[in-house]
Amino acid sequence: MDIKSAVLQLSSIAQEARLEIFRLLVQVGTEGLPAGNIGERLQIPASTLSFHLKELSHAGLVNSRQASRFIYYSANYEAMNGLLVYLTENCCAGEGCNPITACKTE
Amino acid sequence: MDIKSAVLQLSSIAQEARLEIFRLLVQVGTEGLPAGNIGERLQIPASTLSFHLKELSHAGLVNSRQASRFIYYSANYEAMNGLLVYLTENCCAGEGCNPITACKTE
DNA sequence: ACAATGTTTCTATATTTATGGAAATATAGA
DNA sequence: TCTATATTTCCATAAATATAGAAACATTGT
Repeated sequence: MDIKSAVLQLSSIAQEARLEIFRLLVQVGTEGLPAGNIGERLQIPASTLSFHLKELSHAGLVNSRQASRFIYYSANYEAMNGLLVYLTENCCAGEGCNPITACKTE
Repeated sequence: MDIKSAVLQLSSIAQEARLEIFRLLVQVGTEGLPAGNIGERLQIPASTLSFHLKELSHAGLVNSRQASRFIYYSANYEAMNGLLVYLTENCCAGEGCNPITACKTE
């Protein structure tokens, strides 16, 4: 993980609408949700939602796949874990910190 | 943790200079470093550094304490852990994810 | 081919954020 | 009190980001 990617990923979730989207997808699991469904749940206009989903995808924290007429968006758990590890790397001057463990990515 | 605080904290580290500062402080431990020392290590002009340190403090990810002529800045490990927990909360639709554990805060 | 539905791109505008020099404000030692 | 050092505030400018309507594009069922 390099710092530019980390900043890109953090920027992508450092915004209220996008953090809501991301947390929703994290909670929903690997299946994900179609864009329209996300917009409906969070009350975000289609074009605004599309803009935010692009930010999240571009940063790599969210994946997308087409399924018939729908585009499913889902959390990228590996990327999320990578980011969390990066933030806590070599922490606390070697004073016996627990290394971070987060979501399974099987 | 509410979403506004989380966005504030994420915004505070979603910037290259500030992420460098934060990671440095995370690695350095609870003792922290004086502002000038941080600026020297990371080659950041004093006024710019001051602006960024204020952002980090204001978000609560960094603490400061005065010690004679110096102001020591240090990572707020509890806040950091709180943020990481918030991001991974209720993740993966209950499919047996490990709950996150990060830095000790004793 | 046509209509219905889902999603994105284009566009303009408003808002927020980052930068660093110069001046101001602490703190402490002589 | 005078001086040196540490840090912050003020300021103007430059750059990046968020918003959402309208139009365009894609996919599927009839």
